Amino acid sequence: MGEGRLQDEVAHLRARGYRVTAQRRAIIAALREAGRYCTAAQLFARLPVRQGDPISVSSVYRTLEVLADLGLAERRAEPTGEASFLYCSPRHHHHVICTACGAVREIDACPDEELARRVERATDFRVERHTLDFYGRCGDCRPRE
Amino acid sequence: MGEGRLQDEVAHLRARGYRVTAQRRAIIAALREAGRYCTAAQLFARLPVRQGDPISVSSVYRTLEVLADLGLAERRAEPTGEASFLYCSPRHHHHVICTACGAVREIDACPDEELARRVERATDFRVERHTLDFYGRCGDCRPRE
DNA sequence: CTGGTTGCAAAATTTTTGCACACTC
DNA sequence: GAGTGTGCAAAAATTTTGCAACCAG
Repeated sequence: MGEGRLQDEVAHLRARGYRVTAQRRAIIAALREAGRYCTAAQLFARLPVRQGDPISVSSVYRTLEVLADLGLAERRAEPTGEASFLYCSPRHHHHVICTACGAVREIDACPDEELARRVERATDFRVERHTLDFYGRCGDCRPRE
Repeated sequence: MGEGRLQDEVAHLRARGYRVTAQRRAIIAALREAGRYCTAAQLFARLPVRQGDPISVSSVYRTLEVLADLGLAERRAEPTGEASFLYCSPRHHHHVICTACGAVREIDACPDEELARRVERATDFRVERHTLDFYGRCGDCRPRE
């Protein structure tokens, strides 16, 4: 679904003054196609090793940085401490993550505004944003019933 | 509030067969007193340098590992990629994090069960658990109005 | 006593940088 | 062209480990 179409991502890069290079396209495509959190090393391994287009690990790190800045990638820590990234859309959204295979799906479901207000009342914080992740088993990983 | 009382934590350690050492006590106390996410280095710096009780960085890492296992510490990735830990209670809860000073407060507010069910219907995942964090300004960091 | 823990220092990993060259705009 | 982005390899950090000595239970 939509593989190879990087127009949106490319537009985001340009809009923020970043240049669109072959490496960035490849890295974005690989991260997007992965559909799950990837460490820099895993992502590097997923890159096409084609012809005369070597991509260095440095570029992976540098691009991941850019993507996180654009809101196109989300950073997280692996249990081992390594940083890993997930491709995602820049609009507000949440995730369901499969605890078995690691697949991630974006969802729109969002907690009620009232919840944030309750938190404000209880803590004297002024809530500005939030993150929410669901964990469970995807259809493929769940034994058929 | 409650400084120095590590009974609960100590009990958790014992219950799981871990031994209670002076280093672990010190590290738990420091992490708890910090009240915010700390990288291994930051936590190491916070440890009391008293008398003949040297604590090595290795122990900080090792203990952090144990605490995460017990559910007494939560791991996260710093924007720089370093792993950082937050002291927290092992029961289900969420956090409000001050975007200015980094202070963290635990909260009970939790999204409605209905939300999880909506996610299940929309994605074919079977939701088992979730995480939720609120970000905003705490009373101290917010300009008085 | 017994075996989990620790310190130390070395090793393994992960991430960042300096620089000359390449490529985008 | 002007200046950003890249590869490479070296450097900086971070995190993990081996092992003898220590200490909690």
